[in-house]
Order: sequence, then structure tokens, then C-alpha cells
Amino acid sequence: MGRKQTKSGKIRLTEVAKLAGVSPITASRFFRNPEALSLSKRERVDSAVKELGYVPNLAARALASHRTEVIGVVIPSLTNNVFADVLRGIYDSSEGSRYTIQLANTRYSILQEEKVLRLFRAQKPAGLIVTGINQTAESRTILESMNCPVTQIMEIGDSPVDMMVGFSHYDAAFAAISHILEQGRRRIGFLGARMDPRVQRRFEGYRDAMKAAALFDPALIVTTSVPTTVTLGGTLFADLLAQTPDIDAVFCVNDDLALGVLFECQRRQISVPRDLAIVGFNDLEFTASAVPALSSVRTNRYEMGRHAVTMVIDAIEGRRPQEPVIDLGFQLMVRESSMPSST
Amino acid sequence: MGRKQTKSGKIRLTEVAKLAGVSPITASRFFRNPEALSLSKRERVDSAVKELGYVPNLAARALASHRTEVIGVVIPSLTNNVFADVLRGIYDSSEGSRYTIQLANTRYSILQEEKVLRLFRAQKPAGLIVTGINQTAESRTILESMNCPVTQIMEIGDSPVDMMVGFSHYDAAFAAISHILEQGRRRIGFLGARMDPRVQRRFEGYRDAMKAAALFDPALIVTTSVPTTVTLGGTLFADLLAQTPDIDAVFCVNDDLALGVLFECQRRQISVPRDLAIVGFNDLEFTASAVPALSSVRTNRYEMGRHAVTMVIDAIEGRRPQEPVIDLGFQLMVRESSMPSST
DNA sequence: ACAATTATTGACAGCGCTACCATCGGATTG
DNA sequence: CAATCCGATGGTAGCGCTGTCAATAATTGT
Repeated sequence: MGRKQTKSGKIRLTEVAKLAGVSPITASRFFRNPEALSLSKRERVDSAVKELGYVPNLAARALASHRTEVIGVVIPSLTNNVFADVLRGIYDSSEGSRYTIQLANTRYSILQEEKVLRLFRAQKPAGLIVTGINQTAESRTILESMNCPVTQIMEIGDSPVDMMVGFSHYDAAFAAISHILEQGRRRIGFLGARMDPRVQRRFEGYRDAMKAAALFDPALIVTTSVPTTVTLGGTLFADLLAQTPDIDAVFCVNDDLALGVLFECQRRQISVPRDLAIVGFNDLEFTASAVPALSSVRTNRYEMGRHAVTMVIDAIEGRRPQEPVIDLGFQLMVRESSMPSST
Repeated sequence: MGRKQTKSGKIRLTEVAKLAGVSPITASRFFRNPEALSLSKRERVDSAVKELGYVPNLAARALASHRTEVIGVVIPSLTNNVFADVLRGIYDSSEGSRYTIQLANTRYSILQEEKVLRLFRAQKPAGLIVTGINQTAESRTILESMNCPVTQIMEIGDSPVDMMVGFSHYDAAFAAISHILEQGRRRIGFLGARMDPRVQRRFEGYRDAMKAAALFDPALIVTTSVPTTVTLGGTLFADLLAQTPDIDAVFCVNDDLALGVLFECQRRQISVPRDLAIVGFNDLEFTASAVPALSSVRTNRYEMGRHAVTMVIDAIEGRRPQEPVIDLGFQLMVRESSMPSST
């Protein structure tokens, strides 16, 4: 004999079907494809569901249909503010849809990324959102074999696995440096921490902009693989000053570093922007109220999250986008820290 | 006839069992309770699993066992840095375990909380982690009916649904105010934004500390229900100054507000700490490198996340903790912004 | 009016796993 | 040496749902 009888109180699809006077399969269709039902049956099933308080058993559904309603999201960090905004967009967009978000954190490790992708593959997600375009060959193979829509976020590039939404970190950094150059600054330092692929691209934008102006000088560059903190911004800036005392501007790969630089300037009585211009990246909220307000590059992170989910869901449901790659661009937010000094 | 034959490549538990020369049920036990197998069979199943690259079908497992291996996590915000740290702890601890984290965001709405709890109930999670102790009666009923371990995080209180890990926001704020009073400050302002229950408790700590010193004055208080930003800190501080110009200290319910106050002071040439002491809350990383460094109350958020997961998993697996309520405490981080002025 | 097409509906089997119980051999006991 | 117990293993019958295809009803075209 099998197991204990089903608890009498449990409501299954069969009960709903019975109450509605239809077959179980028709009741099932009510959830998956309501348009296929005649209006009368649809109403009967609907009220039966409500009357019984029926809740579908997702495990049974997944087992029978070989599908899940899970969208996997792979991000490199939970601490980085940047991803908080993206995630907010992702969760906001997924709410109200039938899909559930499953989050995985790689901590900036591509091996960890392979591992979580393998895990996701085993669970047959309905769709996937992954960060960046620098997957290992192995990861790419997994992604391509997944047989579900995939959106790469945060940046854009030439060979999407499937879809992409992001912006060009290279262009953004190039634009930031061009702006600083326009202010007449010539010795523009570069401060970078945790040089992940996107930060690397910002560096390339910096490098090329400086080279184009014939102002590139390795002595202007200080980077580290250590994760970003505000304090680190101060430290790196101190290193830069020791190495190259005649700098007149600093481009920081993110706003936390920029804030650290600002604090270090306050500590050393370096006047910003008179003695030093500062430009950050991401346009976190605090940049606007710092003293002086910090220039930064605004990136549309919340929208990125929203777009990513929308694209994936649309693709799952057969509405493939015309254009698989969306460039959300960036805006240079010029504030006091990189404007002509009023003094 | 039923459906298409199983894809020949698909590896099920049956295949593993066959290769290992055992019954499927024994192979199943290999995963759920390996100690129950004899050493020889255990090894045979183990190598069969590896040889075939078998991956369990979680949906089938959930359907057959009426259990999932999901731990639901309910938090009020994804943007708030505080939760980023907690989440990091949660994800770090869950990694390597068999459990999967399912995140839900309530955006500080108790109705949204009810909704996500109802959703979770339908999925029969193995355990649950929820933020705070101010659930609605309905939410509490759901939690109690869930029949799985529940840990409330972020604060502690008298009547846990099940388990708790957090600290007393009241005590923390009381201690912060006591410290400021010890510095000889008498007119201590209170700045609060998004007055969620925990922030409310911090207010009560402030209020009682001030009353105990016979220094409580409603004119010292400025609060708003708007979400916290650094900019808002400056705005609220401006309001406070307008309302009560003779303040000599400000307690901010979080570090973002405190940073905003600091910037506003820089803007108005108010010397910190000489003219004004500032104390924040949470001890975010930047407080230590601000100029002057900001005093704050350190809370052990990462550990909170780790503990919460550990407690839930232990309880799921029958190892109930002796003490269901863990107080992680707090540390007052006294820095320049609230020390005697050196000037 | 009748065949051909299209919308609705239902029957059946089975997705891959585990709960429940039965079994079986060997160790322990008196 | 029989009675008892225990640990290891297997057989059976589903868990609750949906894919496939067939059957029926409604609609259309000529």
C-alpha cells in the first residue's frame, strides 16, 4: 500500500474541477491558458478556485511540465550599492508576474559563477539574468545549452549570449575624462579598486581619452584589487599624491572612492575643485549633497533591472524583442567638484 | 498513451540505482540519510552518482516528500545598506548547505508582508527568516501556522514567534545619547526618517535618555516618514536649526542622515564637533573616514544574517537551540564627531 | 446542405521521487 | 537453541499536476 491518505482538508486541482463541473485538465488550463476556455467554464472555474481557496502546487506543476517559473539572477556582489538598485528594479518588475526570482552571488569569482550556473541549469529556470559579458568559455557553454532566455546586464558588447541591457563603461569613462580635460586640467589621476571587467573597461576609456590628448602617464594611475571602500579612496589618493604630487584632477572608478578622496582632501586642506577636481562614477545619492558636490556619471541601474526582467519574461512568453541589445546610456553629472573654481 | 518517452540521455535516480546495483529507494536514502546505508553501498551509490553526473530533480523530490529545501527571507528594503550586510551573511551561510534562499521585499509595508507570507505558506518552505517583531496579527497567525522554524531578525523582543536574533535598538540609542550627555552636551537634537518600528524604538531610547537627564524637549525633534537619503539629512538638519538654533549635538537614526548633517555643517561653516556633536547609527564603513570621523553605533549585521540561517537550518534538522533569542548587542563607536573639540 | 475546418473539452498515463510498510539476515538474550 | 530485537534493504503506490492525442461541438465555405 502507498502512503497515508491525503489530508482531507487539502484542496487539489481535482476538487476545484469537481466543484466547477469540469475535468481536471480543463481546470489546469484555466491557469495556463485561460483564453482557451469558453467564458462560462472560465467563470465557473474562477469562482471554484476562489471558493475553495485553491493554491497550485508548484512542485507538481514543475514535475509534470518540465518547466519552472523561476528566473535566475547572477550578480557578483550583494554589498555593492550598484547592485542593490539593479535588484530593486528586478524585484519590482517580477512582482505581479508569475515568475519568482532566484538570486545567486558570485563574489566576483568566475569559478563561483560557473558553479551557480551549473546549479541553475539543474533547476531548469524559465529565464536567466547574468552580470556582465566576461563569462568563462565553460559558463558560456552552459548558458547556451540552457535553452531559456538569457539577459546579460550592466554592460553591452558585441556577442550577446542572447539579450543584453547595459551601457558602455568605456564610453562613460571617456566622456568623464573629456569633460575634465575641457576644464583645462592636464594631470588627471586614475583611482581604481577591485578591477572587475567593467572597471577595467572604465580604465580603458580613461587611458584612451588621455592618450588622445597626449597626456597619458602611468604615474597618474593607482589601482588595487582590494574591494572598494570609502577609506580605501583616501588611501589610494594618498598613494597617488606621493607618487605624483602635481595632479590637478582625479577620476575615481566609483563614488565611494571619490568620497574617500574628498575626505582626504579635507584632511590635507586641499581645496576642491581649486587644487583638485574629482569625478566619481555611478552617481550614488550622496554625490549631490557632498561639499563640494561631487561630479559623477549617472548610470540607469534601476531601469536596467526592470528592462532585464521584462525582456526575459517577454522572451519566455514568445515575444522576442526586435533588438536584443539595449543601450541605456549614461549621463555625465557635472557638479562643483569638477567645475571652474569660484575662488 | 502518455507522453513522449523520457529523453534517453536523462539520468534519473533509477539509473544511478541500477549502476550501483541497489534499489532506487536505497539510492534515494543516500541523499537524505547516508548514515543509514552500509559503507559498501554508500560507496557504490556515490561513485554511480559521480559517474553519471546525476542531478536530483528538486520538483519531484518536493512533490513526493511534501517538503522543499527553501528558506524564505522577508526584508523590508533592498536599497538600505543595512540589509545588504544581513543578506550577505544569509547567503554566505546558506551556501554549502542544501538550502536555497528565497528573497521577498516588503518595502516597509506590513500589508505587503502579509502578502509575501501567504505566498511563502503556499510553497511550504523549510524555514523562514523575517525582519522585525512588528508583524500584523494576521501575519503572526500565518507564521505560527507554517509549521516550520521561523527566525525574526534585526531586533529582539519578548514574544518570539519561534526564534530571534538581533539587538535592542532602544538600548543602543539610549547608550548613544548617554555618551553625548557625558560629553557635556545638553541640547541634543533627534533626526529621524522613515520611522519604521526599529527607528521608532531608537527614538524611544533617545526620549527616555533625555527625560532621565531632564533635558527632553519636543523642539529638539525633527522626523519624517520619507525614506532616508544623505540629502535628506541636510534638509532635516536645516529644519532643526531653524526650529531650535541652540542645539549642540544631533543624534541621527542612521549614518546616511549623519553624513548629510556633516555636509550641511560644512556648508554653513558649523564646526564639528566644536559647535555640534554628531552621532549616527549602524556604523557604515564611511563613518570612520569622514572628516571629522563620525561616531556611530555598530550593529553586527553580517553576523545577524549568519546566525539567522544557522538557527533556522539547525531547527529544521532537529537541533533546536537552547536559547531561542540571541542578543548580538552593539558597540558604541566614539569618534571625533562627538569627542571634546581639540580647537 | 454537406464536407472541412476550427474551437473546446476530456481520457490517459506518467513526470522522478519518496512515505510507508514488509522483509530478511544477523546479533543479542535468557 | 528459540525468542527477540535491530539495522539494512526493497516493493508498492502514489505526490498533484500537465503533455499528448482523441473526441466532440461549433463554425465556416462552397
